[in-house]
Amino acid sequence: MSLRFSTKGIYGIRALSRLVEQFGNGPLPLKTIAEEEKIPLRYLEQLMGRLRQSGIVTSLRGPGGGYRLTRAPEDIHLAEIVKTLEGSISLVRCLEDNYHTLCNHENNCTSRIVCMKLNQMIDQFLSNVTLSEITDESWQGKAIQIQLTEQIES
Amino acid sequence: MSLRFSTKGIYGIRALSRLVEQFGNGPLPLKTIAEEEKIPLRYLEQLMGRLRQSGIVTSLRGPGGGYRLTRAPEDIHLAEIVKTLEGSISLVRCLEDNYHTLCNHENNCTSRIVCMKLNQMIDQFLSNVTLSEITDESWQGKAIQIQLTEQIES
DNA sequence: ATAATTCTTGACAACTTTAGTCGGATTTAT
DNA sequence: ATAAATCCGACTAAAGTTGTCAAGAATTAT
Repeated sequence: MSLRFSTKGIYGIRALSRLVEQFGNGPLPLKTIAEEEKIPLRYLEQLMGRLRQSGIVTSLRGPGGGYRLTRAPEDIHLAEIVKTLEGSISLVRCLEDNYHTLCNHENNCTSRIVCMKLNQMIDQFLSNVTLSEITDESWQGKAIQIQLTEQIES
Repeated sequence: MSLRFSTKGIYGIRALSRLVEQFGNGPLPLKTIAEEEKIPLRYLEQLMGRLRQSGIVTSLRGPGGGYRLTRAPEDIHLAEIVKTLEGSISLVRCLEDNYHTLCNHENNCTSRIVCMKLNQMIDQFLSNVTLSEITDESWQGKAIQIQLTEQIES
């Protein structure tokens, strides 16, 4: 089975949600997050390191140190996080360069069409949703719907 | 990188699209599909075996034999195919029973919320789209859009 | 009948990815 | 100095993916 988030994405979103609660106050040490969210500390360190490198969080070393968000939660989109941690925003493999041989591009490959639509959809979702929203109960209660619309040629 | 189709899904959809073209005529041997679509024959046999077991295709042995769809292409939804080949329609892992420990369900886990929304979306797509549509050019040209709507309590 | 074609089943193995672990270095508040 | 914290990179066990392979059973054209 495939088409799933790895623990990187799952843990990353959980940890950052924790930083949302903390936003405006001092930095939060990973030890706290790891314990409360039951994430292995050493693993979490790796993930946060990458999130720091891509500018989503900053860190402060030493006692009283920890991590905090660099921006307000409503300015951080899930796409950034997933891209950083899962390594790619091209979520379905046959769209990636390395794997284009999986598809008969010439033959108007149906799998590729399906992948593109799924990708569009997932990308649209992750690019629009923010850390602020996913921690907001009224957003959480909303249902999602998809629509196929006529493509408008530009 | 995760969150992608495995070759099973990709090959399966490609192969079945080939059977759509053939629908109404005689059975199509796997050898032909394997050559045209550049899928390893022995691997394709496995996949088609599973699609036969779940009632999507039937087979005829001997010379002139091969596979054909059991139903019209407009009655075969992608969800069936993906479920059969990828093994699960619960596309994001933290929703599966075996992995619920990945989430703090008590804590209103944000990752889980995100997974549920994504799952809803993907499920909605795969459950509504048919083999007939994905091989139809006018459908292929359509754009997909997502919407968040107020949940209506029943 | 025979041969050719095709499906059927299950085992197995190479490869890749995932999900961490580990040792140790660096920085900083006290 | 010491303890608390981040930082860095190498490593590894387990799982999953992507096939291959062998042996054979069923069907049909001739």
